[in-house]
Amino acid sequence: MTDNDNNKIPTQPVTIQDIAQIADVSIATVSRYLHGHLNRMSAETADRIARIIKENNYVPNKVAQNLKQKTSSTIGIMVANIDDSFSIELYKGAEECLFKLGYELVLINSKGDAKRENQLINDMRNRQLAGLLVQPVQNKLADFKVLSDLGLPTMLLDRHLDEHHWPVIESNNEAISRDLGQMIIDKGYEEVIIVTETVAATTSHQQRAKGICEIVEAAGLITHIIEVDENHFDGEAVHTQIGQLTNHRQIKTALIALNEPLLIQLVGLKIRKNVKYPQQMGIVGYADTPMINILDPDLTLVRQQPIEIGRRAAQMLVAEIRNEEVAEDSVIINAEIIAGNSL
Amino acid sequence: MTDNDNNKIPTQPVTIQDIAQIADVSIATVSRYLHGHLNRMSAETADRIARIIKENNYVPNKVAQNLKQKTSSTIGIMVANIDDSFSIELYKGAEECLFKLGYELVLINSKGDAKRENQLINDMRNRQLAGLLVQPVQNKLADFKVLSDLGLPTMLLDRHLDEHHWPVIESNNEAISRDLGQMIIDKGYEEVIIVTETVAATTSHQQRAKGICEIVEAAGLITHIIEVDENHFDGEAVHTQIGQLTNHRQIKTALIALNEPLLIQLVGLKIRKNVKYPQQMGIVGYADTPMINILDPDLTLVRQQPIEIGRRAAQMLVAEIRNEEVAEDSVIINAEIIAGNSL
DNA sequence: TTGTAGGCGTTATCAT
DNA sequence: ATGATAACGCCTACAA
Repeated sequence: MTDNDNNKIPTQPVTIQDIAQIADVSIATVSRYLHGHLNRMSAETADRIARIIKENNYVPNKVAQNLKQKTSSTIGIMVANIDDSFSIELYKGAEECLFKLGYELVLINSKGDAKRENQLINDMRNRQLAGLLVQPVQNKLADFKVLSDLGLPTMLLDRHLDEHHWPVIESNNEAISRDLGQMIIDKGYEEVIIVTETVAATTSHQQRAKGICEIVEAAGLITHIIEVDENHFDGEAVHTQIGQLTNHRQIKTALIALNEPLLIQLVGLKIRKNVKYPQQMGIVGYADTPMINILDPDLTLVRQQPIEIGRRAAQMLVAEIRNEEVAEDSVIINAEIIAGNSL
Repeated sequence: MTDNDNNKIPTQPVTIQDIAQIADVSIATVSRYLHGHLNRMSAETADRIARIIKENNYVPNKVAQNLKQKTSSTIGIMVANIDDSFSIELYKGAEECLFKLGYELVLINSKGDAKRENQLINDMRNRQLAGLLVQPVQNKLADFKVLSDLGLPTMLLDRHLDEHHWPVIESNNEAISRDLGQMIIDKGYEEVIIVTETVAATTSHQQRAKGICEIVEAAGLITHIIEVDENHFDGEAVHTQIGQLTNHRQIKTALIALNEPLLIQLVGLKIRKNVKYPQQMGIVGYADTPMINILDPDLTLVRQQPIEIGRRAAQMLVAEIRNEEVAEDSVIINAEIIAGNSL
């Protein structure tokens, strides 16, 4: 190769200045070229600039652009539990959409801890984000002062607050749970045991429990709720508790896990204790990893569309960031019941 | 409250200018304050600035800082498979370390696709990253021109390339696999079936297979390798294949999954086919989620330390970014064998 | 069609 | 102890 510039080791960044100089035009012209204002210059100029940009491998400095335009290309997504594949799927949906549009996605994990959630949001203050996607741990707007003070375009994922303030993209939790309740009734169950997290502050779980209980209790079934600490699941204790609730009477019982980590625990319990379903007991849960079906293809599941939730939220967020007219406010993405043989 | 400035709706960002003006000093002084050069100003000035910063809720604009300092506070982490919890753990380790130090972590998923990997790296060019953590899909430095051309501080995670170019933080794959091989020999197995991905371009898997085979074949055991497409796992086919390799002869066989997704598949198969271990067949795999043990607490596993790998890589990356003396080059993080009852 | 110049918010050098 | 001021790389009226 005749021109040996290409072989320079970590060649230090080329700027719009350099390009302008080499092309013998002003930076304004180069800038215009970069922004596609080709009608504001001669064809030759455009060609020359194009060539020189390519030759010099120039790419504009996004930090400078951001400073000038008072925006940033970074969007934050705060999930409640990075170990729950639901959260990862939210991320995947959002990322897929945002990366294409030139944004980077910064993933933050609140670990289901409200204090940490607020702390992290506060840390975001000087991070110059363009917007925020939040799967909130808290459910009271009043507690979210840090977030509202941020004044950033924000979308809520999967859960909502007591007051409307930001658009929410979530599943039809209550409705699908009523469907599930009806299904349980139709299959002749007489008793329902719901396994949920101790601190069921999340609206998604509240709505699920509500939907199921309303329908099922109206039909005269007995309902129990077992609250467990997801991070310190005690299989034996839960097994005992379930036994106490059911064994003594000969009643047809359905066991419901309100999220995937809990369902995995229950399935593990079932495998270990060698429980036969649906003969001994029906099992169903809210879960989204394909993995769970690998382990047990027979499982009846409530499947949401976390990827779609993430995607929609991302679209809406970008629309708001760009100040385009926001056609829709909150959005419901329907979940569905995947019928297996476990219920 | 008497001062009603605090009640303004999305108050637009306060700048160092504003602070200087209110405090009746120059921005230089404010800047000095911000950087802790308190000895370069009077105590009263410092106090006043401190108060005004607090009152006005000022926080410096990181984009401007980055532009000025020609750095950014964003670090990219490209993982091979976001659906493999190993990758998520890498992220967690890195994030935990980096967030504290004031960096944001952008998560990118190459999906095990070399072409996509190069594409994504190329997209990173104008993103002004401070550094990059990469769990590479490719294993040839020559194919990684995009990455080396980036000229960014980079650390490789979990896998290395044919030539040394960047520091690597990885497990002691070959050694731990030899240990595993020895364990299999000691337990009296006569045959080994290794289940691995079709395109085992990743050095981690190569080393695992190598370590096992070397030891085991030296001891006269028979070894088979079943290559599967992780994304299109055909349980029946694999089951048949295993059957063909074993059923006809009465031989004590150990089944080894070289990563977690594959192990989950095998465990699912085992559960469905109701295989008893270790009587009928031994099972062991490389896996890191606690989840797998929830489903089957008896599993013998090779457990790596992905969080530690991520953490170390992050530390080293930051050291390089800051041009501190890098004490160490590549690093090995030891894996260990968790003895269960499945082997 | 093209160029000039001011400014985005900070940092840091050089004065005073 | 403090203040001007020139960058950093880019965008964009406003001129020409």
